[in-house]
Amino acid sequence: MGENCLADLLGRSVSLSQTERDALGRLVIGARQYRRGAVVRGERQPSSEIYLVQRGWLHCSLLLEDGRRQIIRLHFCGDLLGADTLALDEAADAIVALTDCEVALIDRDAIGRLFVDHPRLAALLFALQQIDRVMLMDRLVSLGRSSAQGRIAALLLWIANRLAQNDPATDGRFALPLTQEEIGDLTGLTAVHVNRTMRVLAEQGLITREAGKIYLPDKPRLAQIANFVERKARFDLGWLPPAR
Amino acid sequence: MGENCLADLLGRSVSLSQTERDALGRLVIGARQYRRGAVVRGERQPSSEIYLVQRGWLHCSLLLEDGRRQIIRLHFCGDLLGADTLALDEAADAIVALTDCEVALIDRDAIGRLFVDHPRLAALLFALQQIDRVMLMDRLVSLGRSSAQGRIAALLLWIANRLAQNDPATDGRFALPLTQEEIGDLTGLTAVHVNRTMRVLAEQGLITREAGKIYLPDKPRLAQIANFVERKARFDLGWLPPAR
DNA sequence: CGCCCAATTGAGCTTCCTCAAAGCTCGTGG
DNA sequence: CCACGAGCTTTGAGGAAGCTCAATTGGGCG
Repeated sequence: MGENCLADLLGRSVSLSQTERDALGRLVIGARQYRRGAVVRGERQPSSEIYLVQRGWLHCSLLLEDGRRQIIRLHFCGDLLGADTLALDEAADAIVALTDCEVALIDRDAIGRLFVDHPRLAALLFALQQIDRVMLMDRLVSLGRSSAQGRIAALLLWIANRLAQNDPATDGRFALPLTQEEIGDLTGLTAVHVNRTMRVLAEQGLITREAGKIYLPDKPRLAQIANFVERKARFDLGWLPPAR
Repeated sequence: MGENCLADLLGRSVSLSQTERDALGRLVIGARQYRRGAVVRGERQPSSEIYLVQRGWLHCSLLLEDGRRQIIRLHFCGDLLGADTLALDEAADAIVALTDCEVALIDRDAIGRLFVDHPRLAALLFALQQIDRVMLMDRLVSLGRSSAQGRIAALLLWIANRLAQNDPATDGRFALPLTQEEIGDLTGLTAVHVNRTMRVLAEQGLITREAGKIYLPDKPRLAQIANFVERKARFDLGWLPPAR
């Protein structure tokens, strides 16, 4: 992510005019650094900003009364998050730093002005939200209909794809800065069962764990276990209004 | 839903100018009727329209290779659905009629024009998408962290709330036009286990089933089992641009 | 009346959870 | 440099929740 991170993000989908790039640059009103474990925005907390990940991993999650937790999703570099407070007066989920990270801040009122000044960019944001929604749907299916092996396989495949997308140069091995507890909170399992399940996956040659790095030697078979649907990012944005 | 159904929907959140109401009326390019079981839009099918439910119940769902199914969510009167094809060239999920129903059709290109002509309405649509996303998140938590009893309790509470919202005059009893198979597909359970679980809920006095109607006599206790978080629709729309 | 689909019930089994106890790793302070 | 924690991982044993397969019942409709 360069200087104008939001323009870099939207520029992946459509080519932007200089006017548009400048407008996106003005949306960002600052940046913050967080340490692993820091709470960027708490559940039920009001907030007038949304966030764009610049570096590191974060998650958003909900706590249950009994202290258990469900992690809704992971966020990597380039993800826009926290938009629920555009509609609600309190955040629905907590946003937490999984690794040391940096997020850019985007002012809510500036988003409103973007809708007036740059309808095409607003429409593009709308479209990106749809992609995000589809990902949530896929996760819902995973939790509802897959076994422990399937859920973990889906999670690892999804992470591997996202990392490869952000950095196509990697060899497929990636560090996984998640505890088994956190993997359990992502997949709706207990940490103990995550441990056993990952051992089984490793014994079957579906994943390898060396030097703290994960590798997926047989993605097709993993994808089958995971009921994984690769969503090609084949955008269909013909309906977007013209640029300004 | 009256003549200008989209205006009725958005008018719940903000007060609309006549110009805006007219613009929303022009978005709707027709309506269609479906019989129970009819497929409004198939999975992986391209589509250039989105839908607004006028009457009846629908669901959107994904099929797995082995024939199992996960129903992502239910849609009632006033719900806007199918917006994933604003970003993708193929629908992610199928939209199926659960009862005889009627849906209004909204043209995709018209949505694009709305972003240019009525930025406030576009922003409002964006905000409503966030509400929708939060509901998906709550469902994700339910599937990930609740027992069978909890998942079914959450589903019933959510349905009861939605129906009461659409028609505040009811006495709390409602017809549930879902088979136990469908409830299973919603909650990630088998039909057999749905049956047993609902019997237990009935034995505990948490639900009653008479004359085909469901009633929830003890919502607080049900909500506790369900880990149910009532999301007050307390909108915070101060960031919206001015009306036109 | 017969048929079809949904609901119900039983029996046995698999998956995942709970509780508990070791091991491992890495940073910190003596 | 080493001992000590703290947090994470790993393993075991037993139990609970939910699944599968199969059979039966019930209700609506031609």
